[in-house]
Amino acid sequence: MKLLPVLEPATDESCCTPAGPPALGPEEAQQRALVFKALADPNRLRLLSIVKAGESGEACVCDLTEPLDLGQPTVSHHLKVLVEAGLLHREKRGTWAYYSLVPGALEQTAGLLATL
Amino acid sequence: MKLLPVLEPATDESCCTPAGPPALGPEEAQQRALVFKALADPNRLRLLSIVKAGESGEACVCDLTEPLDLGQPTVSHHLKVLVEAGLLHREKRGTWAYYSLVPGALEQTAGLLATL
DNA sequence: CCCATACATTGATGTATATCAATATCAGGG
DNA sequence: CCCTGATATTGATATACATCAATGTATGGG
Repeated sequence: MKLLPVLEPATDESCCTPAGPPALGPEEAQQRALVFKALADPNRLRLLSIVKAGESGEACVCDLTEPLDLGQPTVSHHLKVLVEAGLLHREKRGTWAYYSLVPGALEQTAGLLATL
Repeated sequence: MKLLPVLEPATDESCCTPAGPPALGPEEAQQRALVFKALADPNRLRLLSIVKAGESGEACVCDLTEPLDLGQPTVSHHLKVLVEAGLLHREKRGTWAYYSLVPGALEQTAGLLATL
């Protein structure tokens, strides 16, 4: 650790940094990491992509299991992760569960990177 | 799987989708997931934040180990992950290793979300 | 009511990853 | 040349996670 002379106690939140938080706190970081964890899997990225690319903007599990070459439970698991991350919305109609992008969620996530 | 009548063989890359890839391929997805994997850890997010918030735009390992309350090898490990993800740049000057944000890397990563 | 279908949950398993302790490398100073 | 300080690497360990097989749940049709 390079030691530099400290002129003031600098109790943080001192007089000269009005609004912008100096750096990410542990809790904030933990929160944000959750979204990126959800994005940190190739198959989940593909799920988001397929849902987004779909004509109707939604897709059911049965339409997602084949293009990913994964078992149905695995796809259900990934979709749950994406829903819990706030990226996908789930709506059950009849026997089917339709997943769609949460409006603005991807843009908001992109914004997290700008405000690091 | 809901079956719908297929009117054309649709060999993909057919005549009517000029440029935009319909959905993310496995290799592309794998590549992109690497960056998000690097971001999927609270301590790595904090590292990026601290480096970005610094006056000089760079920081050495010795200045990063204390705010994160992590051992030096662990911090070195996280920094390596961020460098390999293309988010941080490493420059060794004398005994110290200075890490700085790769210009435009965060913006480019944000762009990945827009083009899913 | 029973059956088939779509989806979710559980349990098990292999792999990845976060962390630390110990050690290695490497540059600068005496 | 050795010694010190800064960083990197290695080995070990515990936890997290991706995946599947098996099972559970629920919905609609006969």
